[in-house]
Amino acid sequence: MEITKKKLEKQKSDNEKYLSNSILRGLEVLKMFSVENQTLSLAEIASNLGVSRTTPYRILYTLEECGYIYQDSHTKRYGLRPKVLELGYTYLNSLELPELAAPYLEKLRDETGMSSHMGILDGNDIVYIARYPARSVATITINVGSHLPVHATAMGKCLLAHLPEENKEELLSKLQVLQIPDAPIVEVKKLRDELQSIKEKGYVFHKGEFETGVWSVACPIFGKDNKVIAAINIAITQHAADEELMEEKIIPAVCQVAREISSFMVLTI
Amino acid sequence: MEITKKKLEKQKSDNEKYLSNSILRGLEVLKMFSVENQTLSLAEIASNLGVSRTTPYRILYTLEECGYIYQDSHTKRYGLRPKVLELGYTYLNSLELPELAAPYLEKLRDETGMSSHMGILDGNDIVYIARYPARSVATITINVGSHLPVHATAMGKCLLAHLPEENKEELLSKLQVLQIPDAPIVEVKKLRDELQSIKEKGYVFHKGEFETGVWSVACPIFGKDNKVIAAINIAITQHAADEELMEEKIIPAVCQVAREISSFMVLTI
DNA sequence: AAACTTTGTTTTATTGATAAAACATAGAAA
DNA sequence: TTTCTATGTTTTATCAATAAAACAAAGTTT
Repeated sequence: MEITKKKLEKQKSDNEKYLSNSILRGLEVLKMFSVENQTLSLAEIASNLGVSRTTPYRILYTLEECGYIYQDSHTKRYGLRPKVLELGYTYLNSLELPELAAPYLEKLRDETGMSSHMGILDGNDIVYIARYPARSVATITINVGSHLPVHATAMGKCLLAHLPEENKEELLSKLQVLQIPDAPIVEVKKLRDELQSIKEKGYVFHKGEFETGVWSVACPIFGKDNKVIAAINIAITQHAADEELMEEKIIPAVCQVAREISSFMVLTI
Repeated sequence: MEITKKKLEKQKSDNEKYLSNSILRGLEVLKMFSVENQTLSLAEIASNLGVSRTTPYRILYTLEECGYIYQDSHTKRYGLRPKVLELGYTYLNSLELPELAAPYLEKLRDETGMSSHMGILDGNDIVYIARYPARSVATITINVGSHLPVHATAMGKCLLAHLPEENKEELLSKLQVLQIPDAPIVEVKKLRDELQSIKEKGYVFHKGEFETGVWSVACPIFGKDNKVIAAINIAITQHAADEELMEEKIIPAVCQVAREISSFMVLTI
């Protein structure tokens, strides 16, 4: 019996010995709020966490005390407060990339009339770190901070294609294992071939294959010692897109801006 | 003796009975990283928290497991990962204001050649929720998500001036009590007079009084039922500023754009 | 109106987080 | 080299966080 108990402890120790439930749940509560669920009740939060109502009661008290959330005194429901921005922006502020690239991305947006973005690699995902939406009404609404699987986006493939071989293969093997729901199925062999041709061409042009209804052109950004550090893209809704214009004007424009940013990066980062 | 213990418990219960140390410290760790301290060691974090190294050891393990931070396998130091952006952006995405105001703020920036911003009230602070930096090199670098005391900024005073009387007085009395370090001293009587004149004029023009070296013009944004919901401003470094230009062109331009945004807000929010 | 649910809140027993100490290792100082 | 100090890691005793239960209040259903 004692052996059984020890075994269980040993099993747990490998992975989650040091995992703190309080912190896990605190962060989960913050992430629980969304555009669809701007406010939540204690019972909803408890049910989402799969715990008794006592736990979030205490968590919510703490988060409210810190200023991250508020409680409506009448409805008793909770919602996020602007202070949550501080948590992420300390990171964003520490990045030099978006600041440096801002004028280029804006220029690109204004020249093409399409939304321009910059993204970096984070694990298996592309994270958007800068965004300049098209001035038109019907615009692509992907936000800074958004994560998308690397193989489902033009920027992602672009980055992947220019990664050093060992990192590329490591990521490809991880993608094969994961198979994220809602993301396109990863046919690693096919993808590897595609990446080779992307590397040769120097850009990616998606005509709505993955993000349905969205056309996108992406180019890599290189830092010093020619290592890929980010990618930029422009995106436009399909019905507003024009293949000839894309081929003749847009793709060269994106490539040109990417080169400009890269040469600037070499100087600074 | 028992009574003493009970008394202590009772005292604690009023304020911090439900405060969770784990969550407090977890969030504090995330906020500890900054532009100056992009990486931190376990010992540094423990010392900053004022606790033994065991506590952050566990916290850091949890945060790393969740993908919010990484640990350099060689130096053992920790740093933020892009996932921290998710925490704040769920809030930012739920706001309609910055999206709706974006084209107006950009227009204002391009017309004036100065940085344009939008801010909302959060407690005693102004939070920046949108930002369009001037295209020039020497630009004002205040970031989205930044908090500044309401009485130290043009936007803050602007918002304060147009608040309903009861809310205004509540905030003024709170400001008097707090007296934030590094912020200008609050002379409530003087401030109240100033707010009255601001409300009459409809805008605020700071010539470097508070943020030294920065000139700023702010205007309020009204939502439906004419309640002030935000403020916008433009800012420029003192040496690039021209008083005549400000008075004749810039101030009218900011007021004009503010009216445009307000009339748009009435329709939507 | 009465009975039934649901929700927020408080209390107590148990489980998990923390501090203190001990240990291992690496780099700095002697 | 040897000693010393600082840092990361593991162990154990104590204290705090959680689940379960019980309660009050408000809203629903009957």
